[in-house]
Amino acid sequence: MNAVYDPHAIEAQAQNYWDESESFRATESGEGEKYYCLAMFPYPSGRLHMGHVRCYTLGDVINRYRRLKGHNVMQPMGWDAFGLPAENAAIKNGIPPASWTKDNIAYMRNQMKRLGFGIDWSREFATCDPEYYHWEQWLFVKLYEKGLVYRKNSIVNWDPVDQTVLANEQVVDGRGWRSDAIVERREMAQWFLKITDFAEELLEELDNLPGWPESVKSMQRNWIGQSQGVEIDFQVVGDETTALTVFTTRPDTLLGATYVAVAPEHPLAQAAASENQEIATFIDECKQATTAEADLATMEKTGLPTNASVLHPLTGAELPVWVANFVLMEYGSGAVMSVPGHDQRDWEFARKYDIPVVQVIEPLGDEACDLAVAAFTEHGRCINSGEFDGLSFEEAFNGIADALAAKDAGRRVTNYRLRDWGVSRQRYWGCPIPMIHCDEEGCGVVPVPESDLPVILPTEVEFEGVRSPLTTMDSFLNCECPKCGKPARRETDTFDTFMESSWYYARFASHDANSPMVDDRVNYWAPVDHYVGGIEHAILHLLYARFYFKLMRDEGLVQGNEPFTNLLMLGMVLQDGKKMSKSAGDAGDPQKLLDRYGADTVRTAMMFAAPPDQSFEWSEAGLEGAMRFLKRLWGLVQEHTQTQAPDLDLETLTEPARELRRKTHTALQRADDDYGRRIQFNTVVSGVMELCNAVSKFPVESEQDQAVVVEALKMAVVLISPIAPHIAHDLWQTLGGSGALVDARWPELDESALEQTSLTLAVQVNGKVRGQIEIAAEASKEDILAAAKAEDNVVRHMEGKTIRKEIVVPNKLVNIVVG
RNA sequence: GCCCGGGUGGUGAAAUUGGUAGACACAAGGGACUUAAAAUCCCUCGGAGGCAACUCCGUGCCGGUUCGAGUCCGGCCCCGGGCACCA
Repeated sequence: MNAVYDPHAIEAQAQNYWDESESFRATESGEGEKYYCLAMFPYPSGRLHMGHVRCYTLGDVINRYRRLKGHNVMQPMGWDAFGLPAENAAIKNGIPPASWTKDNIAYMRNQMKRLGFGIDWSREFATCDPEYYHWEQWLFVKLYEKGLVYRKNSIVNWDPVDQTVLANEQVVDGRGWRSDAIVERREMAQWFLKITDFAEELLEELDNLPGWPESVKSMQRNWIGQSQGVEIDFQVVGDETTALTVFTTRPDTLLGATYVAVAPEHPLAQAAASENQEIATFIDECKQATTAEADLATMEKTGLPTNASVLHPLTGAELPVWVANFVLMEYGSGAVMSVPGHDQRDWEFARKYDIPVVQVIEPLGDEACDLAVAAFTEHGRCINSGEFDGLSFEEAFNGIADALAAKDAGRRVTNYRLRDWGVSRQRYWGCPIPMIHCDEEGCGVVPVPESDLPVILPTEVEFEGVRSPLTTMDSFLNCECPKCGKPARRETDTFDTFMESSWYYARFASHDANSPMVDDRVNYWAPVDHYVGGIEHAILHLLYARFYFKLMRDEGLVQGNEPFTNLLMLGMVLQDGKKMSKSAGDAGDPQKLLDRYGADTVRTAMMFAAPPDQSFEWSEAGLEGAMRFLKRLWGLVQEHTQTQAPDLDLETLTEPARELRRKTHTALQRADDDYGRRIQFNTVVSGVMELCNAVSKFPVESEQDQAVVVEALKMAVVLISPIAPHIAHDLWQTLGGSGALVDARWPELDESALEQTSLTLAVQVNGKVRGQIEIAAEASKEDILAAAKAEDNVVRHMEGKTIRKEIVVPNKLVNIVVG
């Protein structure tokens, strides 16, 4: 027995025990229902930060709790190893991305081990391993053959000085972050995955995910953005063969359309530019803009009229065609109809350029409607719309849709905001896109044959400037066309790193599979039962991962429809108001905290700081308190295990001993609910603290008192063990627990210990607390009210008034309404 | 701009289904022990008034529903996340 709590010795011992016993090696033949617990794998940026500590501790707490509950748990770990920072480090320090990444992984793996996470390290991999990305390339070729992959032009941020494509993050105030040159929009051929083919399924399946937070489902629904509307053709004047097609959710306002606007890249705009210098200049200016939607949404809306015009499909009126900076070629057809009377953006544009504003909808009730002040955007009743006058929104929607259909000038469509997934990146440190470009006629773009996969990314590279070394590396570039055998060139673009993070959860289940991608073990482990990660991934990563799972399903690789059953979205850990992954340097490095306090204290402080879904500013203030608590628990256990306690004899317990047992089992009940249902661990810590406080205050006067205290301490140790597993491992042995705690089972609740003979109720008069009464637990409503009305302060507040109402809330309070 | 969150003492927070606001901690102040310090233990700790009993006010702001609102509804303010090439 040790009088002093020595976290470093205890933690090393516990970790050795787990290693040697292979406690966390997960097998498909393990006992109990499988439980796949996964925290989002990290980008190996260098060192862990406190955001990582929080995320992986939370995952580990769930893992260890489920294990206590008898599940066959798997908790793997790997590395999201491709990405921009490795290239930046290479450009800055001349270190090749592969070795930089490898060193970071080694360092971070050690930190994770030091934190005592119950990870099955035998399943570890990094996404930059060819054995991993091999199968990503394989699936991409399969999808290409199925027609789910295509190539089209798309706009990127182009740095004219560095001659390179920039990520949105690398564009600061419209300039390249390195060159400071004004960034241009440039079109480039890119590979796309047809995620829009799955828009409907991705939307509908959200209803089958009760284990996901509503907020995340809502964000995904809005992102997918299903809308019912009508596609309308506007015949171009002077060109019988061409029509501008626009989509609208408000066909009821069609008679109020006063102009049509097209994107700067639209052929009509381009044609106008060739005849008009002013338009050409305007279009050039539009090119100097970011591709980020947030900027597009807030920038000033500008435009110019062209000479072109179109015919209104119902009235035949000529409407002018404008070029406008807010219309995007990427969305739909690159053209919109504008109804300034009933759309606020169109209204502002029309007012600015003196375009007529026509009212065609009037309010149904008394909503404000003054088109001189603002557009009227609510649904209403049609006016100034000829045969459609007087119709409601639904009637007009249908009437106008039918009228257009009859003229073959429109059709009802379901539209999605979701766009296809552009997966090409003009970067070196990523998975090579397995495609070959051949100049021979009839060849063109040819996928790399399955037998030639993987296309391995060369890791011995030198960066000259900022461009991808692949673009100038002959040994990589030159190849044979798989179709005609003549010299051809490899694709030098690599995949978006979201490609790797979209299926790693499945690979963990069969990390060494040589059959395509995954083998049958995946169907034991998948879906992930609990997926833990930052709220910043609520849309893109989770949507792509869901999409990928469906692609794999359709390929016959996995069963089921969704990859993640339960989702825990973490708030962010902030440092000086910024999120950890964005703050510079080692500000958030937990290493010195681990050295000073040990893993259990760091874990406990982190769990105690805030509930999982809440963002908070990290502060070291809580560490001393967490350390103090663990020391106290340590001391209490040492103090009460000096002599052997007898078995509990419930019949002979004193009233205070029964009270302590009640607290012990209340703590169990609440911890079970917090761990299992509420996923709120800060209150588990405070619950165990309360139990320890109760033990401290409890005077041991008999052997049975000691037995009750030992039961309480054993409870405290088991309940805190998912959070502080090392000290719990040690104290469990001191307390005479059987076997290792890591293999123990969750304690059984003794319902009889929870029973109370008397209750304290609050008494309110007119909703304000005026006193308390102590009353037998089985007292009737009449008894309770009588006691309440006898309470001194209550009597005073009721004096001279008439009782209007009496409310008794069982086990809580009484409210007497007087007047 | 749009979508999704959040706002409670000096600080982190608790209050689970509309039922006693501030549990549990941190910091601070006071005390015990000590030659001293550390550690540990005890007490106080939302604001105002009062010797006290107790009273009034108080969960970002304004309004509403209710016997009762931190919790529900309407309107605002501020902060955070995401917006498709950061991961």
